[in-house]
Amino acid sequence: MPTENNRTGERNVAAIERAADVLFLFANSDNQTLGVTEISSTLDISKAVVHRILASLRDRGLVALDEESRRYSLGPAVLVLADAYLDGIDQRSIAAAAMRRLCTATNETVTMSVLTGGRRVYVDQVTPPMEVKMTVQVGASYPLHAGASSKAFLAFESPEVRDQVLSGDLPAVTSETITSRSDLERELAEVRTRGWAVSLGERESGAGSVAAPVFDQGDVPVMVLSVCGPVERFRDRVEEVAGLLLTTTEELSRQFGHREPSPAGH
Amino acid sequence: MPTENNRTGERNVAAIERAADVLFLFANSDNQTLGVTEISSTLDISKAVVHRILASLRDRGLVALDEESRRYSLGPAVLVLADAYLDGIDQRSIAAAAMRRLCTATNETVTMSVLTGGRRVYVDQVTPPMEVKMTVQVGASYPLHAGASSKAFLAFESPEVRDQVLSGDLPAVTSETITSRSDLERELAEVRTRGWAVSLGERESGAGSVAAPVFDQGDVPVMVLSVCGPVERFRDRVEEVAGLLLTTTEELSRQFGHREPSPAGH
DNA sequence: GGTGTCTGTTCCGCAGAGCGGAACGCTATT
DNA sequence: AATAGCGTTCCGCTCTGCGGAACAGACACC
Repeated sequence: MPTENNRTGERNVAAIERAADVLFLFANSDNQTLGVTEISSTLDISKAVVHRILASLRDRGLVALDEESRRYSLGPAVLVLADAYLDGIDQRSIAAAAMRRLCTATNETVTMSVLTGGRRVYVDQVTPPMEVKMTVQVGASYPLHAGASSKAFLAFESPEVRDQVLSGDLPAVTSETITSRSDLERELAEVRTRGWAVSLGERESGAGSVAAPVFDQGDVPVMVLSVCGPVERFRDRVEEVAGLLLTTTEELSRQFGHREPSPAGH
Repeated sequence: MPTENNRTGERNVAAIERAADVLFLFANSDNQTLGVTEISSTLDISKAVVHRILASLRDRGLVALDEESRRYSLGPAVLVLADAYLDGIDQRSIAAAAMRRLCTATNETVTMSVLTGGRRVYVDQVTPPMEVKMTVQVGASYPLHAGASSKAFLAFESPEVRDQVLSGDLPAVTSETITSRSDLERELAEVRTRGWAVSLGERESGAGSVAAPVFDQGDVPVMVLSVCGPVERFRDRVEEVAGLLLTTTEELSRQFGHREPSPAGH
């Protein structure tokens, strides 16, 4: 039996999934440009096929070819998709006003993250009018074990997802990252009982953050909001910020149809 | 002979191009979500195939399915690609310093655009620290006939590309948009001789902009920089801004290997 | 300037992936 | 009940596209 490459059990089109894998290889690899052979050996697809996939993607502008070096890179068309995606998430517009208010109340940057492919991606942010403030990269993705937003997701995810992350590697992103499985489990249990997560430099040195999820009808977190900024400004006001944050996320959860006012209640 | 759907004459994979077309349909359509039948009839692909394409794309996070409404939308994974793409364009880092300087000198927003699939896409911007300023949406795409940046591209594109745009529709984006072919041709000729383009509200009402291309070794424009802001602040200083802009783009063109100091010379 | 070793690209015949018409289950609407 | 729309699934035949191998350049080494 050949290796199954599709995650769902559906009747899929292998060529499309391979093409997607090629695209993500550009995103995950350290190099910005890739050659045919490199892709072929990494993904274990024959050179001929890789070449045809690239030709097709190139045809649609999703990858670009540098004629000189004969090396491939992502094409500008991916921006068009990203722009359309960002326009489309109604969570963004629903939460925008609440995020601005939270930003004004705390005087710190407020971010929104969603989950994709086992990682967390920033989809929006509101920054305060201050000289020294934190800015995140919308579109950047991070693993689920490091940082407040990631922990907020992980704590409220299904046990299966949680197990999968916990049983994998927990690489140290900074010197403060929690890298032991048991420590992280204890931390996540605590996040669940109090309803929010905190990180002081676990994902980015010098950055402090408090994060809490917004739920929909089920108990599935649809997104996580975080308040983040320079760690020195954060250390002494974690509780205060967490209170403001929870007020915001609970109100949003209600808007998304979540019933059960206190997620901390048994 | 069935309709040819690939633009290049290469040996491509039809399934991948169809999948890409589905993705772009999300970006181009007015609705944020699409149903199987809708996609099927718009792209003239059988429902069964559309369904399988969507299953595959969903598997990789490129589209998302709202279980309730059974409607599809773009997925968060497109953000990951866009983020990687933006990291990858070295034009951005090369031009970043020059753009900041131009922004400081003019006290207006400076943007960078590239060409993709017959449209223009913003890939970067630098904004001045002012209360009233212009902000563009990085990733947003526009047609090639409206606005200063678009005209700057079109004027220096190959005659074939220019002809293709000029012989198509020239829809009015605002009341100021040039919609007559002959008017636009005259305008483009002028842009070519003086080296820069100007628009007062052609693409966005109330927005003024001056734009000029940066060339590589050949005479192909690799990107277009624009200085843009509220039209009232622009009307009286077009020439002044154009001078500063040209100094910047000519310096950048030299960095990209362009020889021929005055593109206006015969 | 041969000779070797990398690239990326093209060729072509065989095999099985995936196309598509039709059937199926749903949910609304009448 | 009946109709009409949707998304999903089925299955047999067909033609796409897989992949080993050959090819064409670009370097590097001696």
